[in-house]
Amino acid sequence: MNNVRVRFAPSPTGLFHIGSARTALFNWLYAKHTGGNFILRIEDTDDGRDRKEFLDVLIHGLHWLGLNWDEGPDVGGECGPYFQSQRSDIYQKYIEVLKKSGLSYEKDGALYFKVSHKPQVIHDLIRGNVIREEEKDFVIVRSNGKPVFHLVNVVDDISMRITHIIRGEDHLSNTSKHIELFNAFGVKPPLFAHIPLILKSQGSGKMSKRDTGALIEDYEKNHFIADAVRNYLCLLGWSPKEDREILPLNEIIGLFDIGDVNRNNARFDEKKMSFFNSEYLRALPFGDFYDRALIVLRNSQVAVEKFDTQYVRNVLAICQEKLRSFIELPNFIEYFFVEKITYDREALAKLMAKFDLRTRLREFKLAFELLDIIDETSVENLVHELASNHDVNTGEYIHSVRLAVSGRTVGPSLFGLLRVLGKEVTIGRINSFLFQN
RNA sequence: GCCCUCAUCGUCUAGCGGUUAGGACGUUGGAUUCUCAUUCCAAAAACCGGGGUUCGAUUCCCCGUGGGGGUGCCA
Repeated sequence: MNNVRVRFAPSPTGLFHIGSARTALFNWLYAKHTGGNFILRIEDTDDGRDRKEFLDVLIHGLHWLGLNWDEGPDVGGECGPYFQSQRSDIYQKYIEVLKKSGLSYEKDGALYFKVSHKPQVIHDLIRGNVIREEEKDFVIVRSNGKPVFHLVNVVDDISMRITHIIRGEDHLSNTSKHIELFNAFGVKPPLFAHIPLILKSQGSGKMSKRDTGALIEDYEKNHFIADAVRNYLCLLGWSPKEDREILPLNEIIGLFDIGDVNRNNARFDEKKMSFFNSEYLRALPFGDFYDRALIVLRNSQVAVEKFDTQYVRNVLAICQEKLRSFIELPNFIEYFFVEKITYDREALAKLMAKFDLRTRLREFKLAFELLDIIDETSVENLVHELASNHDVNTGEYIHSVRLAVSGRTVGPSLFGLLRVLGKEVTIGRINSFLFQN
């Protein structure tokens, strides 16, 4: 059986961005789908721009997205080393072959490759056969002795026995050069798959690191759920069909085939990305939600550590279904963790104009104080009873109490909210609201 | 300029000669709910243009137009 070997070959010259991430993802998916190997190779041949910091960000980003590699940095493998900066002896051998074959020549201290001036056929799994002819000879070793991208890329794909080259469409024009090199080494080129580019959501051109949503690290910083980001990325240029979009990774692996990838570029959509994130967030088992929420809160101004664990859990439990993203969490639950809350003045004015807010609060407080058990049912019953006794809408009590105890008009269900806050705090906050307003 | 490539609602896409052109995000309206969010219902919204081929083209071919990429001793 022909074992699939694919590689992701980034150069650490900049932060890890969404286009690269998707290329890595498609390589990874194809490897998983076929039971092949996914190889990470670092193309650090540009010492002017390569930075260790970028490498760290890249490795971290891949791990965050769950794209583990079978061979590469940290894990090793039989085709190592996996840093091009450590493979010069290998390149040297191949360069000698080219020199002996007479397909190269020196000019201005650099080594050039003689192109054949024949049309090269690129067998592309996504685009079919693409024919392109190289017109000019090109440099393969710089005058400073360093081999260039075209050469090392091909040499490594040969020596690492890569079977499928899945990369961005921006490389399509390079590919005829690469095929010439494969031919020069007497090696049958691998199959290619040039995937479409991700375009920026506004304006023209492909996504660049300056565009919002472009950097993988920003998703992590903003507490996006990696599964959601990955799921969304799968859908940029590929579709599972059957009108489905949100689906578990193992299903995607089963369905994904590189030949099904679209040919046209896709525009990035921040809103849809956020939608995916909120769907995943809501679907999180509470234990996971709690763990993640705690990390977010510890990095925020909310002093959760001063509160009882069970209290924190209770707060989070009633908020999960209401939350759309973790970045909103601190602000969303802040009033559970402060001594003195602040009131939304605008909302206050609005409610006061609508009905007699103070009276409703006093009525509520009187009845609430007599309640033995504070839970969803008891509070709900209480509110309904009050509303019917005083012949007003339940909303008048609900809105008033919510504002008095949380300072705002939005939040989790009031009944759960009061249960979590407890009798004492609820009454305290109503009192202080009445005193202040 | 030259070379390569792509083209379905605003966006992501399904479609692979005959469909009321489907879904999703977003937008708008409505229902439910204690607010918000959810959920549900509904609406507006697309086959770039022109030639062919064909009984019949969104679908196949050609041209044009538009988009994207490449055109480095960057990768």
